[in-house]
Order: sequence, then structure tokens, then C-alpha cells
Amino acid sequence: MKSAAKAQQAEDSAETGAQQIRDAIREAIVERRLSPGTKLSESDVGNLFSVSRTLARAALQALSYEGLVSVEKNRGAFVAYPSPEEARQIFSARRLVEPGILREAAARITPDDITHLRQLLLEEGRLMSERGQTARRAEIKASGDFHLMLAAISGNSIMQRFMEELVARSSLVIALYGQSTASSCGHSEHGDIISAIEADELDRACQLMLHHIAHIEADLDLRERKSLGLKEAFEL
Amino acid sequence: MKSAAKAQQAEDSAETGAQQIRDAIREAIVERRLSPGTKLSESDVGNLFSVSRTLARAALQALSYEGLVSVEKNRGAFVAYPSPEEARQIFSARRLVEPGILREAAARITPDDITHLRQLLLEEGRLMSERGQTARRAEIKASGDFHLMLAAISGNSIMQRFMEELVARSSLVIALYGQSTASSCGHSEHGDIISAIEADELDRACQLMLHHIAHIEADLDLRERKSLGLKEAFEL
DNA sequence: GTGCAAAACATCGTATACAATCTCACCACC
DNA sequence: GGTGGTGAGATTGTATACGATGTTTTGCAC
Repeated sequence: MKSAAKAQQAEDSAETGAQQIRDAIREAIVERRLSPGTKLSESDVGNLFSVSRTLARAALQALSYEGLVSVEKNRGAFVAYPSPEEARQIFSARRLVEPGILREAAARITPDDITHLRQLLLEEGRLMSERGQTARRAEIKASGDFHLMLAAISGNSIMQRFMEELVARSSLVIALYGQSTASSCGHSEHGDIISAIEADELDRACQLMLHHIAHIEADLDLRERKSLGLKEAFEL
Repeated sequence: MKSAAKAQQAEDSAETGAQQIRDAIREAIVERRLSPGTKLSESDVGNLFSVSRTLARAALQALSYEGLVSVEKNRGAFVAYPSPEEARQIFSARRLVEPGILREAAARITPDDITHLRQLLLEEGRLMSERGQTARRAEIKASGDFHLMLAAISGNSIMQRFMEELVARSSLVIALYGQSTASSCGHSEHGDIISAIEADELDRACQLMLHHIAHIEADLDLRERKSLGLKEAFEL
């Protein structure tokens, strides 16, 4: 189904092995196999993927442009540890752009797109009912994919890329500050948004989107906690 | 006035010499000293800045993430040559985000900020009346800085970075498809927007912003022209 | 035993070197 | 004369090497 997109990827983005490493690490971060603050030394990354430090470094640099890793001069790269302030900005940005993306997507959406969206939802629901870490991780990814697919449907590749960054960073924020052990996204809300789009109730769809984002944010505990490092040290 | 920001830059972003090279090239692109399509070979860039290809390559990679340079596998880096479709997407993105940024900026703006904005406008007007290439270039930069300062005032560094990318890429688009030899931005429109903010007429300010963006877009000729390459070859 | 200093270690920053790929000119052949 | 292949040159892709910077550990003095 994605053969065309994949072919283009393989042709264009196979540009260097660094891209592959970047994608692999990003996926690991988004699926929360890598925790915020984890050190990603160039040598280790290079050894892990059997490439030289040159490529490892390029991959880490790329991830730092996306805000997923922070590189500190002469100290190394770490999985980003967004501050509460950054977290607020990320969700502020999402509140700002997602209604607009939704409007553009609604203007161009096809029945096929709706089918795909509903398929995604089904998959998401299935994963939600399953047990186990891998199911949980796949669910996190699927939940983000809903927002990304809307961006893709909007037809604006710039906004799409921007949303990819925001969704990925959101995953980091939820990993850090999320409270509920439940799902990362209110699942049913995604369905409601699709329904509103189908019914051509654009304003309501935007309202639902804003509420949806607000719900995710409401599950965060963004209080500063300086002593977290100490606590963690004990709990580990 | 920017000592704090500069210090942080010097401390954080002097991370590598690559940053400096990246900034220098970006400035050259935004000020249109480098035309779209110009080849930027790693060796040449390296020699120009007296560094190795390693750093030159890193700088070019960074610029490619911002969409200002396109790197083609095994072929090299070129100043980006945005297609009409890309141009449309860039301005579509600006229409989408700038009103939102404006609203957030208006909510946090201080009298000091307004003073700075007006200073910027004055500078812009002064440059507009001057003759010469350097004045024209400075004017282009100042014109973009107005939009960037609004993003800075909004206090959301993520949106700020995104706007930096959009403004820079807009400059490329205008260089390619702009028709009027006149200024890149309707200068007075910037002033009108500030006035609307001061008067707390937020909706009107947003309308003005949208009109402003529309004016810039209206000056573009985004028709596809396949034969351009041939023509250019002759005209060169 | 505590605190500081210096050296050893680990890691990053940058340069250089070699391999892979592309471009283009030149020549043989049709 | 045009077409296709082949080889030299140029440019990028990747690896390795060396110097610079930060961190840890060791040892000595108090």
C-alpha cells in the first residue's frame, strides 16, 4: 500500500546510512524504548549499528535538529529531556497548528482517506486491548499516526514534517510527565473527530481536536521537581 | 541589547564551527547573494571558510534540514530551488501559523517590544529609500525580521524556529518567482499590524496579517515553466 | 579521614585518507 | 556523422587518526 512512498524513500532518502540510523533511533525514542536523558555516545551508536563514528554523529546531529536529542558541547548526546516549559510550548504549538491542519485536511479528504483513518483507529483499538510492552508501544505509535495521517491528508509536506516533530516530542513529554497508566490518547476522541469531518461539521471537528489535545495535556504533571534525580537514583 | 542572547549563543551554539558556517551560508541565501540552484560543493565551502570538508558537510546537512539546501545523493548540495508547489505550501503554512503566532504575541507583548518593533520598521523604511544592492539586501532581511520578532515575542521557541525556516524559504521563493522589482513586503502593512495590536483589535490584526501574506503571494508568478532551464542557459 | 590536585581515561571536535560513485570527454564502431 | 562505451577526473560517502576538552580516579598533604 505504501510501495510508492517506500520506493521514493529508498531512492531518495537512502542517501546515506545515517538516515537509517536516525530513523531507527527516532523510532526507539518515540516508542519509549529509550528513556529521556539516556546517553547516546557516538562510539556506542556507531558500534551498535556497525558504522563509524562519522555516521553515528551525523545521525545524532539530525535528531538534535528535530529536538529529540540534545547534544552538549564536548559532552555528548542525550535523549532529550524536555523541561516543563518546553512541554508547554510543544502543546501550545499543537493547539496552534492542528486545527488549521484539520481544516485543510477536511477540504481535501477523500473517501479512501477516511477508510484508512478508520482502519488506523481499529488497529489502535485492538492494540489497546492487548497486554504487553510491545502492544503498548505499537499503540503509542498508532495514536500518533492518527495525527500524522491528518497532516499527510492536508497535502502540505511542510506542515507534515512539522507535525512529525511535534508528535515525536509529545511522546517524550508524555513519557516524562504522563500520569495515567492508561493509554496516551483518548482513543474514542479520534473517532469523534473523524465523524465530525465526515458530517462536514468543521468547527465541531476543530473543537474536538482542541479538547483532545487538552485531554492529553491534562494528564501531564508539569510541576518542576528538582529532586526527581535523587528519587530516581533511589528507585533504580 | 542582545548581549544575553549572544552570550547563550556563544556558549551553546559555538558548539562547533559548523554552526558558524551554516549561519553564514544561510544569511547569504536569505539575502539572495546565493541564487537558487547554485552548487555548493563540500570542498569549495570548506576552502572558502578554511575548514575541512567534514565541517562543510555538516553545515550543508544542517541547511538541508531547514530546506534551504537540497543535497542529492552522490551529486552534491545546491541552494534549494523550490518548486511552485513547494512555494504554495510555504505560504499556506504561513497563513496557517502566523495568525496564531500573532494572537499569542499580542497576549504577551510589552511596551518595550512595541518600541523595538517600531524601531525595526523605521530601519526598514530607511533602507527602502536607499539605493544599492547592500541596502536592498538589508531591507529584505529587515522585512523578514518583523515576522520573526513577532514569533520571538510569542514566547514559543518552537514556533519561532519554525517561522525562521518559513521566512528563510520565503526569501528563496520570492527570489525565484517574485515579479515586482519593488520591495519584498508591503512596508506599511507591518505598521498597520502593530497599530492594530496596540489598539487591542486582535481580529483586525489577524486579518491584516493574512492580507499581508496574500499581498506577498500575489506578487509571485507560480506558473510552471519547464523551459526555464533552457532560457537560463542562454541568458547566462 | 577529608579535601584538593594532578594524571589517566573517556569522549568529543576536526582533519585527513581511502573507497565508491558520478560526470564528461574522447575514441571506436556502426 | 551519430551512437555507445570506456577511462580519467572530480566529487561525494565513509572510515580512521589525532588533538582538545571533560570526567573520574588516584594519591598526597593536612
